This record gives sequence, structure tokens and C-alpha cells, in this order.
Amino acid sequence: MSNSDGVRRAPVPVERCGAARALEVIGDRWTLLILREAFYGVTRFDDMRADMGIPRSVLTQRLARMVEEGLLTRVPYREAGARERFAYALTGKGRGLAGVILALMRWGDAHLAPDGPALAVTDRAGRPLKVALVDAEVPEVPLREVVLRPLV
Amino acid sequence: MSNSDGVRRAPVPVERCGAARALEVIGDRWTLLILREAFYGVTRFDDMRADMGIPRSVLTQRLARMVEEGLLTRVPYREAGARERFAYALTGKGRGLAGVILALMRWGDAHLAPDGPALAVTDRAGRPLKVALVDAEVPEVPLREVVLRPLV
DNA sequence: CATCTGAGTTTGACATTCGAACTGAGCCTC
DNA sequence: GAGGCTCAGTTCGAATGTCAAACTCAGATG
Repeated sequence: MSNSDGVRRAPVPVERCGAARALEVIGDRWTLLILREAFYGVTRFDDMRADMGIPRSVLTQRLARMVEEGLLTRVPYREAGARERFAYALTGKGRGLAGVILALMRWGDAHLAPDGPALAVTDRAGRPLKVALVDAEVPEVPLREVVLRPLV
Repeated sequence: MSNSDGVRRAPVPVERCGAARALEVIGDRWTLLILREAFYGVTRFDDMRADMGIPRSVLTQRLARMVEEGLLTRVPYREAGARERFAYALTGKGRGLAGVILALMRWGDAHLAPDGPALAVTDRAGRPLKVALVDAEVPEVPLREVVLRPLV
């Protein structure tokens, strides 16, 4: 960005900065990993736990917080011959974080993946997509058009 | 994304997922806040501290880690009539995280800022920009073209 | 009735974070 | 050349958060 350093103070104090506020909600490792699961469509407590290796108590606490913050909602479901349970699905607000996750993924694939990306991100037609800084006029691809395909 | 739930397992295990790997490096609140400062051009220990209110010991430790990870480099500088000190400047790898910060900012401004965004993101010509999911063919605006202008 | 399963809660050891006080290196003033 | 200043960093004890393992609970199943 255009500042040749020598800046002594951020242009916007932390309390008014969108990024800083966002970090108050999702600025810890587990919360973002949980969102990753949610984007992948994994919505159940034990499934998330199996994928992430998160301690039960921490998962409980994070899910509760994320429901409170309006990122997730508890959705009742019932498996054949089991009592009612709850899954955790993304709300609109939560879905809004797709850009953050995909930006992280892009960076991680670019800088931390000697073995290349693990996932191809395309639209339904198979056209590659990316999260990028572009002119505000450029049409955005809606989330529902996005396809994630594991490579190899 | 296109999975109507019922998914029991992430398509990619944590160890191979770019996003998850990225979180291992930057998945804590302070690290991302420090990056925010760095993007704003604040590069000195005490300036960062004044902006963020981070405890000294934590800042020391995080900066060291970020230098180790290759996100920042220590750059010597010398103020008129002072001894040599070090500033922390973004490396290319660190600059690559601009998209993540800007995506966070966009989300924070959209969902956590009743008072509206605090910063306008444009190119040098004043044309508004955004971080978004777009066709991979769309030209990306290089970071050096980006201008952040505080609103109000 | 005993057992199983998914989704938690509890517990106690361990690690990290916080804030405040202290250190240290170099420069400046007297 | 003694004392003070600034920036950058260490150290320390208290508070907080994390972890893994054990325990709980409700309802379905045998």
C-alpha cells in the first residue's frame, strides 16, 4: 500500500478498524478452523472434532460463542432411530467470511505448500476462481457457484 | 459452496489444507494485528505498542516469530542523534497477506461497523477496490497501487 | 434392565498472557 | 563523567486459557 514507511501511527485506531473488530470475533485459531469445517459442510460436533483434533471443551465453548456472535445457528436434526441433536450451520454473516478463508487458503497454498494446493477452487463450469483485490465494479462470484475439488 | 450438508468429513485433512497451514503461522490475534500495523506502515516496536496496546513481552515474542517465519525483516535505522535501532518491515511473503487483512476489513466493516467503514480502499486514481472471489482471469490490482484514505 | 452414542461438562495439570517493574545501550546535557 | 532520557527488550507473579481424560446425561436399542 502506498506509504513509504516512517508512519508512526495507524491511520485508524484499533477500535474503529474493521479488520481489528473482525479479529475480536474470529481472531483465534480454533474459530477460523471451525469456520473452515463449516464451509466444507461439516456441521456436527463429533465430526468437527474428528477432523480438527480440538478438545471437546474448547469446541463447546467456541461453538457457543460463534452462535452468540451470529456466525452459526443450531439446526436440529434427527438420524434414523436417534434422538434429536443439533448441527451448526453457517448464517449469512458466517458465510460472509468465505473470502477470508479463501484468502488464507490462497496464501497458504502459495507460501506453505511445497506439495502444491490440495484443493481446486472453480465455478460450476470448472473455470478457476481466486480471491483477489480488484476493481469494485468487477462482478463477484456468488458462493453457491463455487466448487471445491480435491486434487490428487 | 456447493455442498448441501450431510458432509461428515472435510474434503482435505487439516495437515494438507492451505488455510489450516496458514492459520498455524498467523492464527492468533496479535499476529494479525501486527500485520495490520505493518500494512499501515507502522514498523517500530513502541509505535506498534502504542497503537495496539499489546504487552511488550508478547510483542517481542511475536515479532521474533514473524521474522523467523519470513513475514517480516529487521531493518536497521538511526534517528538523528540516537543509536541504531531496528524496524520491522514486511517481506514479500508478509505482503502476500494483504488479501487476508483486506478481506477481514471488508467483513468487519460490513458486519461490525454500524458507524460505517473507517477507511476507503481505492487505487491511485480514486477508483474503489474490493477483495472478492472472482474469475481467475480478472486482473489483480497490485498492492503498490492501493491507497487507504481515512473517512471522516 | 444394561448398553450404546453423540454431545456435552468437569477436573486438574500445564502453557500462555498480562501488566508492571526492571535492565541496558547509546546519546545528550550539565 | 554523573545523571537522565528514550527505545527496546526481560523478568516475574497472578490471571487466564488450553489440554486430555474421565465423567454425565438423554434417549434409542436389545
